[in-house]
Amino acid sequence: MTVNRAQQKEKTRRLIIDAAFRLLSQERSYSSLSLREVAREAGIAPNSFYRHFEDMEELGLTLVDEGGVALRQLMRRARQRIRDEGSVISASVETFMEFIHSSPQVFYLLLRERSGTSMAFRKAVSRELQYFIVELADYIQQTQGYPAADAKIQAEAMVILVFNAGADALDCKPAELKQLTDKAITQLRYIARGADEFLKGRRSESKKSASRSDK
Amino acid sequence: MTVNRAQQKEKTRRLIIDAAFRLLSQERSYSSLSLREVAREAGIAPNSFYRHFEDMEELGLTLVDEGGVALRQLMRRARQRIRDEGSVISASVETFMEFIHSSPQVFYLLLRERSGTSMAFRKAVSRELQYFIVELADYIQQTQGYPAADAKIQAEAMVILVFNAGADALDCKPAELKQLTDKAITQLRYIARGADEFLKGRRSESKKSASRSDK
DNA sequence: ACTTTAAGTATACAAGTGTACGCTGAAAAT
DNA sequence: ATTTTCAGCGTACACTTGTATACTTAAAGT
Repeated sequence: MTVNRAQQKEKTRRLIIDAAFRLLSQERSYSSLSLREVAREAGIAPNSFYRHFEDMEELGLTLVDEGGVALRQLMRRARQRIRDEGSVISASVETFMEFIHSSPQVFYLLLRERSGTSMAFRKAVSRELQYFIVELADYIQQTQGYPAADAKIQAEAMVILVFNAGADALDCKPAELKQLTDKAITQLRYIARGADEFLKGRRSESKKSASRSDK
Repeated sequence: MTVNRAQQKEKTRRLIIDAAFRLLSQERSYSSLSLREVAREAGIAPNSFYRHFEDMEELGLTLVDEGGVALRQLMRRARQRIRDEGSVISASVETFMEFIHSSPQVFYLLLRERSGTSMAFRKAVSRELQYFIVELADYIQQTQGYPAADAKIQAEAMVILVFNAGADALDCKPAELKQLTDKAITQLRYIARGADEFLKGRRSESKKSASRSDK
């Protein structure tokens, strides 16, 4: 049986991508990986790498894109959970914590490259996080009726805090995980409540609006 | 004139430390520096490095400690400014933004090693940030009268947001800096207000307490 | 005055890196 | 049936890295 050439190429490309993800860990950042190391892990010759990516940066940006896909799947799961539980905040935080433990490599990548040395990487990660922020901002805007700008500022703060709680979660013992989750939930509730107090004056004439931000 | 041997050694040690800081930039993280590179920048032979530090990790931890000193000086400046301006939040955020632009290298180090691959580094940075958090938590506790645990959760959220705003500030054009600062201030005000709303119920019997968290 | 100590150096080596060059073999195009 | 294309490989080269060993030399200790 003759395999399609393009199919074979795609297969090798996957080998490289998977190898790179496999090499990421708490002790190993993407920027510390060498081309030869990735090739070795993928089971190909160093030079074969160039048939698929210009250089390590191009591979890295591809990984960030793939990470973004995983993040958006996460969002879908979180949305489902919000419908089930009713509380946006705790559902989101808990879903995110589960994600970090099920796909730590993706999180390592995003966490570190977000503040890394490559502008291209920082922008790529930032773009992926914007999906989260915009989606959350929309939700806030719809349920709370805040102006778009204010909703986004609030959403951004929330995403940053959840992200940071995730980073802490990687270092902590499983026993402390719940405590950490609760802390993040509390912090997000402060924000939700504070924003509500600040903004309810501005929409006092509008009479619809449910005034509480999280049950 | 004969110079004291210990003095000379200390001088060379400083050369190394300063060289390492000088090499840090938006494009260069500490973990990407090589021993030889630092030695070259310091103007000494590679092997001389070992007369002062066991390895690059030890030097790095020293840099974090020095960064901590800079941070605590910053806190002092912020405290002064709070007295002058009256608003804790805007004074703190603005002081921090100025710090980032006057000592970017220190900030690069703390920002990246905070989520880096070395547990020792992460702990060291975390310890330095705790000074900030504890100090801010004390202030909140004293002025607002919240329980210590709640004050700390609030302080932590605030420090994380300011830190992240700082990271964004490094990438943005000077024109957008004010906008970014204002955003962070707004986020911190949400937290302060939200925490106040959540906690004022609990201290309803106490009659002293000024209820507003920021002027 | 002599010896000891130790900061700084020069040389050297093994290991790892990115990548240029040329080849192979099989799939695709003609 | 013949030619072209191209994914993957082997070899090679110039570099950089950490660090071991052995040295110099001037300060400190005796």
